[in-house]
Amino acid sequence: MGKELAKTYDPKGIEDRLYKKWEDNGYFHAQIDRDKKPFTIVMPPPNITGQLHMGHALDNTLQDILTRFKRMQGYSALWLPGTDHASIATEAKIVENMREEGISKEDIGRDGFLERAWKWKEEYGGRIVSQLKKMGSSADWERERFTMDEGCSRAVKEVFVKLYDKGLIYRGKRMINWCPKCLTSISDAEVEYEEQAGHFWHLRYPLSDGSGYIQMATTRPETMLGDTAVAVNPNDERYKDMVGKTVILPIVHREIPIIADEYVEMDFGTGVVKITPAHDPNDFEVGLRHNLEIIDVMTDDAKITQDYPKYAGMDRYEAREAILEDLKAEGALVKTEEYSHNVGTCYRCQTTIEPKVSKQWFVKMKPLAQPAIDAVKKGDTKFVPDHFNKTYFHWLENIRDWCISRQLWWGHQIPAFYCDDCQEMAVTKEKSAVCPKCGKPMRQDPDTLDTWFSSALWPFSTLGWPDKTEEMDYFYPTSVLVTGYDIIPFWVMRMMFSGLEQTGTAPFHTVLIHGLVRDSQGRKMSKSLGNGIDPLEVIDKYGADALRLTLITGNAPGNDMRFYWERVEASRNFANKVWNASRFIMMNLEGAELTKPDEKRLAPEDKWILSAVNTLAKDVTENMDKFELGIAVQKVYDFIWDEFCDWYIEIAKIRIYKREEEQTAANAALWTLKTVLGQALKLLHPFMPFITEEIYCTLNPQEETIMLTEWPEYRQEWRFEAEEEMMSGVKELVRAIRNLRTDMDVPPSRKAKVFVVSQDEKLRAVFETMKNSYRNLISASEVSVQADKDGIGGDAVSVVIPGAVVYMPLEDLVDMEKERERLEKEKARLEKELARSHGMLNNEKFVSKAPAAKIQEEKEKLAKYEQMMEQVEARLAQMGGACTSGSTSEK
RNA sequence: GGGAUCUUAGCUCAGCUGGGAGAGCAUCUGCCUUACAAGCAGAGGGUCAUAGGUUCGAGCCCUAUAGGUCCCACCA
Repeated sequence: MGKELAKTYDPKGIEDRLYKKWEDNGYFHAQIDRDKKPFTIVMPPPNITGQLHMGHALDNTLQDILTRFKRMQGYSALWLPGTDHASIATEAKIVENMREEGISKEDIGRDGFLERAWKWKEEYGGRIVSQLKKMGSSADWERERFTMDEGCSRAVKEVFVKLYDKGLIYRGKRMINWCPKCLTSISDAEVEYEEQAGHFWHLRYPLSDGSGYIQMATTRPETMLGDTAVAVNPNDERYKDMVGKTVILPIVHREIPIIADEYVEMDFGTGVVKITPAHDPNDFEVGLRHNLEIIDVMTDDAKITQDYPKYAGMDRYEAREAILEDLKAEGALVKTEEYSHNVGTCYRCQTTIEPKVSKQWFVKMKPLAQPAIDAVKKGDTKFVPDHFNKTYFHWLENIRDWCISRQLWWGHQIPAFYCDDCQEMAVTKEKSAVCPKCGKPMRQDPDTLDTWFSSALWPFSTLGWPDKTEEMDYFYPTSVLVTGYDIIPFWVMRMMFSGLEQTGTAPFHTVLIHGLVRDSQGRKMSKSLGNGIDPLEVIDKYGADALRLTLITGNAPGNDMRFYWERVEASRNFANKVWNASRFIMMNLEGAELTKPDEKRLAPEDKWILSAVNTLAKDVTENMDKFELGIAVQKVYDFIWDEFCDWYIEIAKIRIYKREEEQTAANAALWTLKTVLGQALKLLHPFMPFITEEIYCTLNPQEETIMLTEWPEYRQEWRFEAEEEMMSGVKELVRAIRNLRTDMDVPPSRKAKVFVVSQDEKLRAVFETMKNSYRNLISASEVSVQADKDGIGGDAVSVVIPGAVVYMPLEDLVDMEKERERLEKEKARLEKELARSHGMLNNEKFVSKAPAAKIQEEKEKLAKYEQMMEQVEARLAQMGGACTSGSTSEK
């Protein structure tokens, strides 16, 4: 064995080197192989403007684990990566860069702008990818895609035209959410509501006929410039007579009607609402019903238009103050109240959204939503955990048409063309169009599509759709989609209906939902709070494996988690444990010529650990299949640390240290160590790919990589139930003696002879066979297994285990009073157990209704406790004699 | 207003189909035992939010209540 492992595990250097090896050797590349079953995950494409954050880290770790697991299981496992063009974010970034240079979008025009954008993409778009690689992501980078690459763009056009032809995409003047900073429309899903402190201004508008006033309240007085009505509830007795009259709008002095509409709540405020169809979605609806004029008083950047010279150019909040002043002057402002209400903001820049009536493109959602609902109801696609299907249903059942046009340049330009001459419109996949009516060249719609429009096609556009590719045929539909619950409405839902509509098949079998990674106080990590933890920093300090383990342990699907550095440390400690255990094994393997031992040569403990790792493989696989990755990795962790390191290695040392004298025995131990370690490493590999690779390849220099080895499966030949039982007896014995030593303050340095006394012949055989194995664990100079108490001095301390009593004579000790206390305590414990057991078995109903196996189990426990009780009592009686006779130790 | 989810050891969280409460960290006590002090061996610590119910049996199922978190809707 040429290479030696360092004393403590240091991920630095190892990780990058191994990643390069994997990538260079093409291990991540998934081939179409008809002899294998496909397993497909499409990576949620991170924004090209993005930096790796904990959300990505978690998301990608989950996907990598599943991919590596399935790859080892023999699937052709494709993890298809890519990036998203992120129209708003990227465009904002580039505009900002240009501003620093003193140029604007308009200065360089659309083509010039796009040129810059592509250049920016080439330069920085790969950053997030290299960061994902630091995590150990085994994605098939040879198939990496970009939402604006040629193929994806073709898919976008194809879908747009198809939906348009089916009447599922239309253009219309609707009320949309407008971001005055990004200067674009955004979809409903992209609006975030937040509670804001504001005011409630009570206004009164004078009736035209001079018969008085009508009073109402508003949170947005500046919109009054665009009021075209005042509304009351038709059933409101208070205002019945006023309906049909008109009022004079203050400041503007326009005459507007008082109308009746069900929308108005009688109980709220004065029961009167000013109606501004151009600046409020509800008012817009009212306006439609009553045929009201729509008066837009604001420019695209939310300033008052030139139509109101006094306020023209004022920002909406500035105008608010000015208008309030003027209302006050006219006596129209009655009072001002504090009021807090929900305000819609842009998810991108947090600017308050301005509802705006605008001509945009929409996707008609109702007909598309239904199949998406059905697919989940039928079980074609399953959410894990399944309660998220409720979120999904709720969104789809209440869905409104999707506004897909954006007033941006970076993105997929809408494939619609207009004839400026005859107003004809054409929707086509072609690059340009001539007017079908008058033959003149047409002008393409300047708007681009919502980024999510292309993301919605990701599961199939990345596989070559709309062409009938082999990839589509083999890898689609995909197996699992992994994403956070916050993305369900943006993405999951849209991929579902797009996949169903375009391919006729739901795009994935399972949607695995995870939660958010929060800070140690449970807050969302965010730039503004500055509480974000950079995964790259964690990797730098503790390694990618430690980070991955931290993100997976103790987390159930769909649940949020908190990030603690202490947890990363614990993960790092585990990595170190694995490292050192392996180091120990390899040190001892050095120069040893291992041969596979005959089963007869295996010690009981060898069989036990083989059986344990065998069971582990089964448990881990089962939990992986259920997406319980947290449980799966916990089992591997416990096995390696508790069973393998703390028990098996310790026991195996005895034979290893005597290798010179007993080569066959040592060989069995070493072979088992190596074999079990190999199995454990494989089971751990999906979770901690780097350290497992490094060790595995050092352990097996003839093997190229662990990642393409076979996933451990349960095998009958490693099922050793008898040895498992033997070991559980030995463990009880060892623990009992250790406890005894601690209780009696006997230091491990002090060796003593230990007598195991049992009337049970079988049990004696077990303790006899294994006595050399456990002798060291109890610091015994010698172990004598016998049927009676021959040769044990009167002043031995003792402990009762199921089926046996263990004595440890300590000549100069002994505080017999302390020994009595211990035994009394043990007696009390057993009494409680017996009471419980009797209680259950004496319960008529339990005996008659509980399953037979359960009853049997309880009976066996009772027998065990009764037997132990007998021993304790006997021992106490005997001690009583010893004590009164004063035969304790003499100095 | 509607919905989802949570409430388990000092802290952070597991606990899968109901059958004697677990982990990590923290605390305490021993140990530098030739892989590991990033370690080893032990210990303490929980009326599983509350109140009912179903059941032979409930942390787990049902109902109600309280508190927290999140999503949606939004009365201007």
